[in-house]
Amino acid sequence: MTIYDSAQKKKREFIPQEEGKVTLYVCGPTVYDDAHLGHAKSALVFDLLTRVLKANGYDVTYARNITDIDDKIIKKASEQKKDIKEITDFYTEAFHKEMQAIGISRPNIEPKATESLEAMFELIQKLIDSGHAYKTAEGDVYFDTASDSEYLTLSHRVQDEEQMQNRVESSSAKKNSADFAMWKSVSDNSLTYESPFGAGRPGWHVECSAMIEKHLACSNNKFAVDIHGGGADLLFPHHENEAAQTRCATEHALANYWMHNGFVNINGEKMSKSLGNSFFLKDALKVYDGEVLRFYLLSTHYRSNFNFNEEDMLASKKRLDKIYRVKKRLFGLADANEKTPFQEKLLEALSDDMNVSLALAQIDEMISTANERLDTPGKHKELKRETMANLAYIEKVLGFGAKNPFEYFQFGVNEATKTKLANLIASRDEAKKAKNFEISDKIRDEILACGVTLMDTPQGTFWEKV
RNA sequence: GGUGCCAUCGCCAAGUGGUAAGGCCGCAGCCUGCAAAGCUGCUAUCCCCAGUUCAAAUCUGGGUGGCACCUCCA
Repeated sequence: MTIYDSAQKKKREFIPQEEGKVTLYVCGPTVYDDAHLGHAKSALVFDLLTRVLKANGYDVTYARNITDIDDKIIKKASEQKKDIKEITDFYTEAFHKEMQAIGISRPNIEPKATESLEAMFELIQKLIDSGHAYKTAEGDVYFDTASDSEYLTLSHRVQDEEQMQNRVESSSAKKNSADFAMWKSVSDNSLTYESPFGAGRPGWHVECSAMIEKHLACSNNKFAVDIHGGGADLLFPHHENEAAQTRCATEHALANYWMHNGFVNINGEKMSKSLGNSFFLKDALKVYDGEVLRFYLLSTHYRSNFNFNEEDMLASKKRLDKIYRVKKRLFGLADANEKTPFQEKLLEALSDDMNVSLALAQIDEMISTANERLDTPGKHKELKRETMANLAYIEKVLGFGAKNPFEYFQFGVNEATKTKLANLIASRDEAKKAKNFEISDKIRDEILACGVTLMDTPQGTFWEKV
């Protein structure tokens, strides 16, 4: 397997520290608002990664944190006059529900900041003791970036002297403008946590380092985790700071491989909280099938930027449709589980830094070949079994095609309409039998006007929502 | 301003030295009562210029045009 390592800026052969075992940590959401397409993309990328790792025989331990201590949460809680926990519980649950809707399974570990405070204290204390952090008169604890000779080696940044000067003046408590808070003292009466450094709240970066130590790190290893992932924007400063904290506080570096997924733009514009143009997952799920969203968001290489637009989404739907139509064709056959050359090729593509595009091209080819052969007379017992096995494999590794194919094509159609359709189709069948094609075609046109296509097959007439 | 990424058919998108995958759209055909679905066939020399090489979309240099990070953000 190869993985593009953003720290070394090249593709590297993936070799875990412990044979057959992989530890993966991904930065998760801050639960103060609904998840948008960007959260979905990131979660999707690392969901795929765990699937590919598992398909390669690795035992994967995957942790994704939930940040439930944050100024924005506190702000929202006070705005809505609600309890902090009420807010964080609500958005955590929504996050889980929406992720599930796009076929993402839960990580093995989902640590919360509120449950990891002790680990943070420990890490901060170690850094203070070793001279890598200092406490200010106001009671804040800062990481001393100057004490870390490897600082900025992850993001390959250069310290900007002028900018540094400017900031030092504006924030005199810091020794160095690049220094970042690990513990912020809070004097007002908003939410605070008691700590050995006084009452306050933890800095954002310390959370991940602490959780990784607590849940994943093994002190004998050179790296705390094999792979650390997150959105491209997290490389700096978030991951740079995490890496600095961990290497200075412990005997190991934070991660052997760093993975960063590209951004989701909406119609060419960056989606951001400040621009207020976020496309929320919950809204997308009202209009599109979760699996179509999954397919679409995954159809572009994870490191590229992704430009969301409806037209491309439709093209993705049509591609997914093809998988489901084969499934429909083979509906009712027994599940099969056998190794095929197709599966090897598929896994090979995905194992090359998750080359999804190549994998999808192989799927299209497999489907096309299967359809072609199924169109010829014969029982095709072996072909059918093999195709069933391939479909099951696609479902396992990519998470496409998990639904009942008939239900898939009925997305968004309510029961009343389904009954109506059944009646219309029945009367059309009668007209067809009587060779009264004028009437039967008229009924079909009416149905089509409602966005439903009919398909006459030897097994009867089926319908699909367009 | 600093740092970095990208530029392949109308659209989406692989390929990173050996002579351009795949999908959508379009056109033609097979199938069909007609359709839909499925199948078959057709459609690019890779932003521009220069260089390296027997050979470049792929490497180097220079342009042009996008984008990201440097501030909370997946």
